[in-house]
Amino acid sequence: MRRAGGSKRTALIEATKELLWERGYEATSPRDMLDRSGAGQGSLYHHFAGKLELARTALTEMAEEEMAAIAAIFDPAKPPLDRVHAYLCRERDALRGCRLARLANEAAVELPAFRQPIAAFLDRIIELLHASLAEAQAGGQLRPGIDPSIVATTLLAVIEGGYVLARAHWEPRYMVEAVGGAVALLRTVATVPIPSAAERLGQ
Amino acid sequence: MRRAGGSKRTALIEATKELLWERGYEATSPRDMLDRSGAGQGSLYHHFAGKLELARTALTEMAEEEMAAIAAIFDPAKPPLDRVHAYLCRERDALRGCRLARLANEAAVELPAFRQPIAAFLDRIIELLHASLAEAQAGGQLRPGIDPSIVATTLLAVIEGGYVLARAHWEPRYMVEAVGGAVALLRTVATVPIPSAAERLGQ
DNA sequence: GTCTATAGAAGGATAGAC
DNA sequence: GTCTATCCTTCTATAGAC
Repeated sequence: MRRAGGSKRTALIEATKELLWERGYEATSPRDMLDRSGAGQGSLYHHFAGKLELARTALTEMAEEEMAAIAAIFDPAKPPLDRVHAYLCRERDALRGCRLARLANEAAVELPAFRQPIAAFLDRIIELLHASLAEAQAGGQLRPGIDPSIVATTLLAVIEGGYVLARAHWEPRYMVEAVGGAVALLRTVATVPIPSAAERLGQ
Repeated sequence: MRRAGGSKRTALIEATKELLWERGYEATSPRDMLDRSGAGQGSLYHHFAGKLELARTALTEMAEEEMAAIAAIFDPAKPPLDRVHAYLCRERDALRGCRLARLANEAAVELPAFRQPIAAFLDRIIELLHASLAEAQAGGQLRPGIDPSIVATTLLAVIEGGYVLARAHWEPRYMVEAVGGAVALLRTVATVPIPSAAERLGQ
C-alpha cells in the first residue's frame, strides 16, 4: 500500500516499471507488483490479462520514456559526430543495466509480445546512430571506408556489453572503459576533432 | 530420468550446466535439475547446500570448458592481431547468448558467490585480448596512440552486446554486424592487413 | 549415496462481494 | 473498479527409509 493518487491501473504500471528494472521479469511476481502498487488482486486481473500483459505495457512505457531522453541527445542542431559522442558518453547507472535490454536474457524474450518493445527501442537507437554517422560521412567528417550501418550496431553493442561487464563484475568502471575504447576508435575514423573524452561517465 | 552412467552428483552438474544456458538461473528450479539429471531430491541436497551452490559449481565448470576453447584461439604462434580477429569472428550461437555472461542480468548476480566465476571468466578474456593488442603494438602492428587495455574491454563489450542485440531481436545477424563493425574499426588502427572479414559468423 | 514422502512458502490466477 | 478470500501448482528444502 504505497501510492495514493491515480487509478490502480496506473499504479500497477508504475510499480511494474520499477520492478522490471530492479529485478527483471522472472524474478518479479504478481504479488510484488500488487504490494508495491498498493492494488488488490482483482485490479491486476481486471485491467490486464496477467503478468505478461502488464509487463508488456510497462515495457512499452519505459521505451517511450527512455526514447524521449535519447532523442534529445541526438539534437539535429549539433554536429553529427558530437551527437554520437554525446550518446556514448551519456551518464549511466552501469550496475542497474539497460532499462530495456536488461531483459534480453530472460527466457520470456522468446515470446514476440515480450521482446517487441525492447527490439523496437534498440532499433530506434541504431537508426539514430546510423543517421548521424551517415550524415558525418556525407559531410566529410567520417572516413569514406567506414560503413555507418554496421558501425552503428557495433556502438550500441558496446553500450549493452558495457552494462553486462559492469554487472558481472559489479564494477561500473567496465562501462567507462568500454565507452572509452569506443570513443578512441571513433576518433581514428573521424576527420574532425571529437569532444574531449573526459566527460563524466556512468557513476 | 535421463542419464545412466556416472554419479548423481555429476549428472546434476551436467543437467544444471544445460539449464543455466537454456533458461538462466531464476527460471530454473531444483525440480528441473532433478528431472533432467534423473536424480532424486535427496541427491541434490546431499551433494550441495542447495540450488545456489549447485549453480555455482556448474558455472565454474562451464567457465573452464569455455576457457579451454578460447585459450586455443589465442595461440601464441599466430600473429597477435590474427588472434584478436579469430576471437571476434569465432562462430557463435548468437541466440543462445554467452554461456556465462548471459547470467549477468539475473538478480542473483548481486551475490559474490554467483558472479565470481562469471567475472573471472570475462577478465581472463580481457587479459588475452589486452596481451595480444599490446604485443601487436610493441611489434609495430598497432598504432601507438591506441590504449590496448581499454580497447580490449571494448572488444569484449561488442561481443557481449552482440548477444544482447541478437536475443532482443531474435535475429543472429545483429551479432554478425556488431562484430563486422568492430573488425572494420580494428583494421583502421592496424598497420598490417587483418584476415578477411568474410569468415563464417554466428549461426 | 540415493530414494520417496512430506512440508511450508510463494507463484499465478479466479470467484464473488461491494 | 476495487477489494478480500480462495485455489491449485510450483518452488525450495527437510525427513527419514533403504
